[in-house]
Amino acid sequence: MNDRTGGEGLLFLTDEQLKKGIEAMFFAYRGFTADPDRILDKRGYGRAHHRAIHFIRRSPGTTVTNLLDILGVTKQSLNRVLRTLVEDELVEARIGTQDKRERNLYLTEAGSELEEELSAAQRARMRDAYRSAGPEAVQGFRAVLEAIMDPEMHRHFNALKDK
Amino acid sequence: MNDRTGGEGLLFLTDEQLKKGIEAMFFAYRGFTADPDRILDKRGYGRAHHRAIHFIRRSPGTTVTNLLDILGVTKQSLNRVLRTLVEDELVEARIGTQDKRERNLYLTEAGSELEEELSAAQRARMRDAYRSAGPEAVQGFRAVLEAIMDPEMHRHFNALKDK
DNA sequence: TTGGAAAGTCAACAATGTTGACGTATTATC
DNA sequence: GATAATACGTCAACATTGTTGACTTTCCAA
Repeated sequence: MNDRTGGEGLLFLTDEQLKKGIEAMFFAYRGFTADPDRILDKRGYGRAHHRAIHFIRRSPGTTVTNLLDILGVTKQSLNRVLRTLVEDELVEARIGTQDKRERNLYLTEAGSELEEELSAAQRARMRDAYRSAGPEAVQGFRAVLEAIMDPEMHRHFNALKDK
Repeated sequence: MNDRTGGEGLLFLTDEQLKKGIEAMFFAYRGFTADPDRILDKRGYGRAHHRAIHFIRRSPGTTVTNLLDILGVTKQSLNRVLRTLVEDELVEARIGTQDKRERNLYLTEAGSELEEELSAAQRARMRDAYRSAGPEAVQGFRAVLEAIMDPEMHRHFNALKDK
């Protein structure tokens, strides 16, 4: 403890402190997914469905290839999830107007409702965490997370609208 | 953008900002696990093995029950992983001295070597991220992560030594 | 017209999670 | 000292989500 800053205002980072950061990521990610997991479970869906729904909502009209890129899974894996969402009429896959090979993905009304339910739960936890940590902490949190990302993922992250 | 603080120094948190935080967690977690995943893959192990190894190293002599509690999986799931680690002689399970029903878990020499390799990779990424985000950010990062955790997980987190 | 890109599919398999049912030591309790 | 509870291990079956590999259809672009 007593991790004071070093000479030029640099934090002196011991391996123990770094490990605590690693463990914080582990435990926090569990909390981060806990609420959506419960909601999804009731409907017979999993995290993979959540991720697809989230990013379709975030970028309506996005293509399958783009989604594959963001999610970093194979098309076979994504397709399995996407198929059930389309069958259940939570997602609509419209043939591209410009390029007819593409499918533009949209949430249906029912899909939007589920997305909102999932998002609301996750946002509530983030909001509470932000509030209890304070405004300064929020900026630090974001800065470190962005620095942890792989460059290509950071590119995707920045491409998401930020309004 | 331009997320200025509100009335009493509270950040004005729009849903969009909260969503960016959520997405930051998602993309960052991918980066966070990327390096260990590559190392594990070469040995035919997965993330589950990493987690077991990590927490055994962190609390040498810990019991199976305690590990189950921390990892939040069933004993059948953990046992599958633990069995291979014991067979491969990365982990040693000694019969408890006080209570002979318990197994005290330790890393062997070979186990410690793998743990060090995994940890070094993950620490390097954290260190780089901390450095590029700056010392202020590190505290905020930790504060928000801790606030995201479920209380029980936070208890486990605090119980890990912090020297 | 031909090559490649976008999407979908089938099949097989791997990692990791689950539930449920038992068995065996060992400790704690009445 | 008998009995209940705990800690651990195991077998089996199954679900989710990831993988590789092969193949098809449709469509755009050179």
